[in-house]
Amino acid sequence: MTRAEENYLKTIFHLGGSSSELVSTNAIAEQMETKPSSVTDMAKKLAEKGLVKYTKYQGVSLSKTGLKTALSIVRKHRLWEVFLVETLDFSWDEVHEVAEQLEHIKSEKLIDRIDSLLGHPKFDPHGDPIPSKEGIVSEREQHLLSEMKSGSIGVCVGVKDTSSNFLKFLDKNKIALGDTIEIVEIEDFDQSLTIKINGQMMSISNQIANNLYVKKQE
Amino acid sequence: MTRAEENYLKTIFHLGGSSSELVSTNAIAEQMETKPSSVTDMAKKLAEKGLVKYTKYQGVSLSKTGLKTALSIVRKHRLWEVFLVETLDFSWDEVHEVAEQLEHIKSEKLIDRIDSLLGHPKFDPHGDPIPSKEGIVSEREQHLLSEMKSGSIGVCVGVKDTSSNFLKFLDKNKIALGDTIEIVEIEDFDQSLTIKINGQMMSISNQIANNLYVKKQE
DNA sequence: AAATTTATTTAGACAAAACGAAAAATTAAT
DNA sequence: ATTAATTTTTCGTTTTGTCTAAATAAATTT
Repeated sequence: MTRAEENYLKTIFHLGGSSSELVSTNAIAEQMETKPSSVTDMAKKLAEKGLVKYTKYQGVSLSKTGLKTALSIVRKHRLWEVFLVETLDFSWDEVHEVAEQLEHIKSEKLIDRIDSLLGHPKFDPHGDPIPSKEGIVSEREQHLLSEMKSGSIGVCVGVKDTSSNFLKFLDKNKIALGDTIEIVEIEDFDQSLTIKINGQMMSISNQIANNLYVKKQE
Repeated sequence: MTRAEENYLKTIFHLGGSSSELVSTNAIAEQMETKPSSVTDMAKKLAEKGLVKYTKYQGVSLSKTGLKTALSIVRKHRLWEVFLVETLDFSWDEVHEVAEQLEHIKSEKLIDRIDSLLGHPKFDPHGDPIPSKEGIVSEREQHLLSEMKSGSIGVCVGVKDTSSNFLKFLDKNKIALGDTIEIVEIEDFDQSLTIKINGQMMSISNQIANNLYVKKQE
């Protein structure tokens, strides 16, 4: 399994080709910042190897083995992210790029040991679930902050937008994983929210709230 | 800098092309388990990039920048080896293969953090010195056990032969880094040694002693 | 339903890295 | 000093992954 193949499988997974859903070559190309023609080439190759189902002009979806492989890469990526944050004190916005490389290291033992060093974490620093060794992904019982009602309370467990910009914004405003957030008021006019976090009141735009995952607290 | 280029530079370094010494294409090919013709190709490419000095039919040696690059790879390799042994409980003979992959991860910050997590170690699990960030390699003040006199005492600090076989032998006989070894007697007949280690007497062949580095104790 | 736009594939080409066979240079042997 | 043996290079080819330009299919508009 080459690095390129692994990256394609991972991207197809992220674009929803987990099972029946078809992912278009264009979508893959855009996500990977490559050309559609290159994607077509790789789609054929992966189909040849039985890792994806590919129908001309329709799109691709992962096969059973393809899904298994994709999950193992996602597992590695997310475990490495936890490692970087927990053990090496990286910040949210720095981990992705490095994990992108580390996820391709080939050693069962290595990732198993990292997993136990970290105490078998279930979620990565962005709140995304870490697939188990057997390929089981725990569901996130979480909601976007923007979908919650006024007066409700939640704990920050992840982000939807993982861009460096957004993560830096959160850092700057001292919003971190595990923080408790109470929605004090929702402005009718622009859906901006007044929230109470770390004992402090602040106002955030709906756009921000729409990218923050919280776990409902009762 | 591609993975292949990095591997060539590392190999040239290990074969002694640190400065003036010339390394033959054949030697490189043998070490890397590839063909001499491939080495010639790469030698040209590296020379083109100013990383080695290459004279046809003579051999290659590292340039100043080539040496710097090689040292940074060796540094990463050896730091990762320490990490695997110290933090993840790998054994001597398992680390090389994985470190071979990890050494190519591109992130200054990552290797710096690993370095401080480990407390800036000076030697890897095989006793080989870890080059500093600035490319300075500490000398090993160590001797082969086979070169020491009867009655002398030393601390085991490394191995010459790093083959899996040898390292497994050491494990099995409970000889580990940091153990104190006293030479009780050297047999005239076959130069085999009787040593005292961990309070226990044992006999080892000269071949074994010739692959064990110790640091003289007084 | 025909025309146009958009998406996708085909085909040919390229760069990186490697290999084998044959040529050229170097070294060793007689 | 030739010849023989060895080492090293050259050259043509392969594989992997990518690209561009052109062709084809699908989706949208009119």
